[in-house]
Amino acid sequence: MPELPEVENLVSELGRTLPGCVISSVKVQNGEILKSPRAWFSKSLLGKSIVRISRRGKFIRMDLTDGLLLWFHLGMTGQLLLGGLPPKLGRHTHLVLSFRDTKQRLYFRDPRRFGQVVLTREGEEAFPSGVKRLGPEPKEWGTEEFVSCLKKRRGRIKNLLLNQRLMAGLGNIYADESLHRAGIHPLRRAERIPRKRLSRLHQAICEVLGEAIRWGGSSIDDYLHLNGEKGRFQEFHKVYGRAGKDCPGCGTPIQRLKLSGRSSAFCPHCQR
DNA sequence: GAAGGCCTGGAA
DNA sequence: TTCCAGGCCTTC
Repeated sequence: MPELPEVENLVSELGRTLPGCVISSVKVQNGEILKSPRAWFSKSLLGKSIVRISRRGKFIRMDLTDGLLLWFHLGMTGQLLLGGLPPKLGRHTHLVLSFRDTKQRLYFRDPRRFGQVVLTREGEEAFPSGVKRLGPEPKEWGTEEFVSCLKKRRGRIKNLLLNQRLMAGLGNIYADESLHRAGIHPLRRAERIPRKRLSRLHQAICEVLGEAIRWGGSSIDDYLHLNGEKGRFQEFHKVYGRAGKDCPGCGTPIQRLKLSGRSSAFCPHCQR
């Protein structure tokens, strides 16, 4: 479940190592995660070098020479790892990129295969569906605009936070943590939440994401840094994955509910 | 606006 | 053996 902070960490790490590297071989193990024609994908990547790496929502974007863009979405269990050739690739390593002047290779693993890899040309419709329809990044939203937008929505606040078209980058972990920090119950209808509290919510989202980025993201089951190390922000989660344990704020047991097929953890005392 | 489906590994 | 986790999409 890599969300904005996890992707942000990977992007900085990739940006420190990959720019300038020339792709010398492309190995596609499992075509399912590849959303571009396989032959064209491999042929086009060969000999191109990586110019810069950036993030949009939960997407990783690599700008290559000749106006090519290589996109990664990690889905739930996707991993990007940089290293020498491991003893065995395993059935979940779907893509391996080798480079001309280094022994380091870039591996894309994804056991659950919700991830995607796409190659596009600059100016083209970026991702099959995703990128173009993404809402603003959390930090790009002005607090006032964010509040006014939510005041017009009737949906449950938790669902709205997960909606990437509204705001890009939040997933289940950081939506739950932000709602807890702002003291809002996940089932509250957005339009009925006081403006002051919605404004607090925007602040909470920015704070939580910032802290998570600084702690290297949350390693719940699969997320790893580019070098294979774990993030540490899971040690600071107050509600996510803590159902039945005490709320750090008030000692009330954290509860869990199901909302649109997604679980939500919250404190019934602090969040109303 | 809400629910079902895809997918696999690990827990119950 | 069944169920659950949740990224996003499609369908109701």
